[in-house]
Amino acid sequence: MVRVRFAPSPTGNLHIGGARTALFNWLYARAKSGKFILRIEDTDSARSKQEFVDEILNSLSWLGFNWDEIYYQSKRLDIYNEYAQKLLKEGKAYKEKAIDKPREAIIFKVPPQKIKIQDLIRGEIEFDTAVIKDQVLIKSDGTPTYNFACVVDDADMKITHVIRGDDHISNTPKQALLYEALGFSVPKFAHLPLIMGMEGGRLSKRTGATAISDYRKMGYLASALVNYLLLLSWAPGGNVELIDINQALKLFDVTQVNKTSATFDLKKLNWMNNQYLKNGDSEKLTDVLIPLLIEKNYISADGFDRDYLVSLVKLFQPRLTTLNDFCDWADFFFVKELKIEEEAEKKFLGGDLSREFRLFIEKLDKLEKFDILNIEAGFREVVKELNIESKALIHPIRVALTGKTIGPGLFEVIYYLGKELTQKRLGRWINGGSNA
RNA sequence: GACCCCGUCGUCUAGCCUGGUCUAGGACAAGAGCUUUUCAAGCUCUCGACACGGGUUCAAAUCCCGUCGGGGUCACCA
Repeated sequence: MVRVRFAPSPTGNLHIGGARTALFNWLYARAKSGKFILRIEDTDSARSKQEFVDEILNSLSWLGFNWDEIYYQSKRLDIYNEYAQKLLKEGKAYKEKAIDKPREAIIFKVPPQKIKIQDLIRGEIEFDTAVIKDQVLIKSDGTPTYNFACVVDDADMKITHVIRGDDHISNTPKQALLYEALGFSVPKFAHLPLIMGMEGGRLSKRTGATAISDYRKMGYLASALVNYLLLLSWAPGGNVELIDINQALKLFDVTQVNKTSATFDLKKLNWMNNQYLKNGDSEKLTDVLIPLLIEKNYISADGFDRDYLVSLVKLFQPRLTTLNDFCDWADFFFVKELKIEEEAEKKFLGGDLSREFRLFIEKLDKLEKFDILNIEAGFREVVKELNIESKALIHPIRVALTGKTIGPGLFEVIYYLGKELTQKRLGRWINGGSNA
């Protein structure tokens, strides 16, 4: 039975790198019908915070990585101490009192030897432990160090495969020694390449957002983010870019993960998010959007027309990079006081459009049916009567109705805005006309 | 600095293990065009890489060595 684990430390948010490690672990577990275990490494009581535990769990759930078991290291202190005592008794460890510490720490005697690690991704890696100094097992405050707790837990939790970041390669020989000293069998290792920032070096806040929750807030879809993360250091082959998690489950093989570190490229994530948004189920997207719209006071929680919202979502879907774009681009459907971009107004509403707008307003009243086709037909007639180019009127109308120079097709906009609102917004620009 | 890992277009990658089908394929980005009602989307095209040097071989992106470059780790943090 395959048992893998993701072991975050709640000293910060779940970030891009951690999410990718969690993804590969989760995929491996699910693909092999194994167990995905979560282990909260909260032995550093000064830096660990409950809010981070909550944030990590929320992000993991949002991404869809459900776990089978969860453990907290802070509740397992007795176990670590027990094993430390055993090593002490066997003469494999010793106690030492640091000058500035009140109590003694338990320290592991590192035996000098050559040690070989088998890595599923990198093959064999050899180390000489002569360059490794003795390792603290239990700190003088009674809590275990990372490497010790990690080994004890991985053995105790019967972890079969340790899939983790590249930055742990140099911890591996230390841990291997501990497995040996404790008489535990050694799990298989797979060290994932790190995700780098655009400027080289580790992905950091300076390069952009690192927290998964930030991407969620910015309006990225979990499915798109997972797809993007999946393609960092792994490829399904066959020039496939868009791959859903179920297909990935069938194709993913941890031994085929690349050895080279990957750079996080927001532009490609943006492209991918647009692909998911564009092809996504409009109803589902609407449901995700509804809370955002309520928050912005665009709709009220107790009364909104969901079908109407779905239609609006469909209108914008192909042009959204993030969900939040919808709130920004579609605002004119919801606000009472239309904000008109200064530049747009200057460019398209500078002249007197009274005659044109009045004609169009009257035409809308004469339409057999107020639908997209008839609106367009009516508009074409107005343009013909006026003997002007379509775009000479389309752009001013768009700006008057939406406040923007960009947006969905004008006739759809008019249709969904409704006749009354359309006429009202156009009427504002008629001299001597109703200014309602 | 020591130890370890890695090195294909600007970025993500296919190819490498099992040399020849690679004048190196795809995607993002960038540039151009088509479409047109703006912006997206879509379609077409362009630009663009085997880090370098030595081997091995009839033949090397692929195998070997070296150099250089990038990254990681060297805590009573995890």
